[in-house]
Amino acid sequence: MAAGPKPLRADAARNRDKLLIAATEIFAERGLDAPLEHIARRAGVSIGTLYNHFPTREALLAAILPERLAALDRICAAALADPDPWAGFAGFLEGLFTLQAQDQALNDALVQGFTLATDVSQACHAGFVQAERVIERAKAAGRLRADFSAQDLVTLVWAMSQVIREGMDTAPDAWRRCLSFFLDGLHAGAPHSLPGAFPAPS
Amino acid sequence: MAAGPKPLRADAARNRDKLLIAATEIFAERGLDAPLEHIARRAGVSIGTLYNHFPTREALLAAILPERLAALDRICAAALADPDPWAGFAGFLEGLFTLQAQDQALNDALVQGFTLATDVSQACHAGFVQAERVIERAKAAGRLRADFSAQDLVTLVWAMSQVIREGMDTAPDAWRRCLSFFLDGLHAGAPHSLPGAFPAPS
DNA sequence: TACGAAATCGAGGGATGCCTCAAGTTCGTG
DNA sequence: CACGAACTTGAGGCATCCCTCGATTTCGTA
Repeated sequence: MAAGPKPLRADAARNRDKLLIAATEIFAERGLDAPLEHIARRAGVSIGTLYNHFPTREALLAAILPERLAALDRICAAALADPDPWAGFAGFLEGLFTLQAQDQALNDALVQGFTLATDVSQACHAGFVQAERVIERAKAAGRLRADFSAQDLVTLVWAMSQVIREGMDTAPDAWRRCLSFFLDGLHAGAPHSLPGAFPAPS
Repeated sequence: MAAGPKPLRADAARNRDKLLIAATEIFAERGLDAPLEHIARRAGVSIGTLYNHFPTREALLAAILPERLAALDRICAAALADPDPWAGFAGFLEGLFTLQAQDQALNDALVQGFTLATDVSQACHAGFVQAERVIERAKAAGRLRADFSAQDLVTLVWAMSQVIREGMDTAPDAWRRCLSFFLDGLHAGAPHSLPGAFPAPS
């Protein structure tokens, strides 16, 4: 029988919430490698208490990231609702990277992605599955080059994550410029030969 | 009077060479943050000896990286020697990223670049100055979009450095595919509006 | 060969971050 | 209120990496 999670004592529930809030803030600022001590301190709680509630860093991430990653669903839905499949695709990328730029934790998570705990990995996977529909629609409309694959989206996320990270302080809009170049290269029409391209489906 | 560097004792010179070789290898494998203890161990020398010869990590890097960064000069020269300015530009990028893919130290150095010691920073700067000529030539020939700037090259290096790093184990050619998309977007002709673009020179 | 300068060694102190656990505190119920 | 269970605490052990310095070894020369 699915015995639900035991009810927490009032003070414990309060501390758990404070920890989640602090963790969300600090991970967003400093990325997934932020020291857990910082989080405990910001929550006004001892490091031992943090470990009581979340025995590993991954457990803490699993409690935070899936909800944040759900923003991808909304972005994908908006992209699919756009009557113009290309505009939807471009808007999806814009939204995705805006999200990454606002939250280092997401920026890291989308890169490390599948090396993280199951819950986080699943949330990432779900996002990419949704994204695939945006990609396919733009390809079917003949607006996105046919040789762009979902794996290429992963690569693009790798690339932009670094532009976002490095530019954060000195060039917070560098990634938009970079994305524009990319989008111009992703448009259908006159794509040049591509190393590692799939053989065209028969 | 420029009193040259004092002549080293024979064993000291030998150890210095072993350290430089070990450092070149380890930095290339693990990046600029590799523990100095690893380097001393691979050189068959104690950590104290490493610090005797190179009092800081930066001093060690300054003894290694400028020579490696000189490869950029050769790549730029080859690019400028290409009769086709666009092919030269594309070949330059290909050569640059091949270099980064072969050597994590270079990959890191070209990203961190100007935050490093003077010697390294200068070598990076020299490379980018050379690169600017390749860019200008391709623009003058009307083959590279006019709104591509040298700063955009820096951003591109940021982007590709991460693709190279993340793909190293599982997708060592991902960066080539990514570069192709980029190049298709950098071609002159039908470039779309660009956020943060310079006002067109009058 | 024997001496002094040059070079090497590596234990150890400092910093940071992870994680644990025995002692103390707080909560909620009887 | 009083008691036991739930919860919190933070010092401290572990690990990694940094860097230093006094004791020791090696070199080159006289």
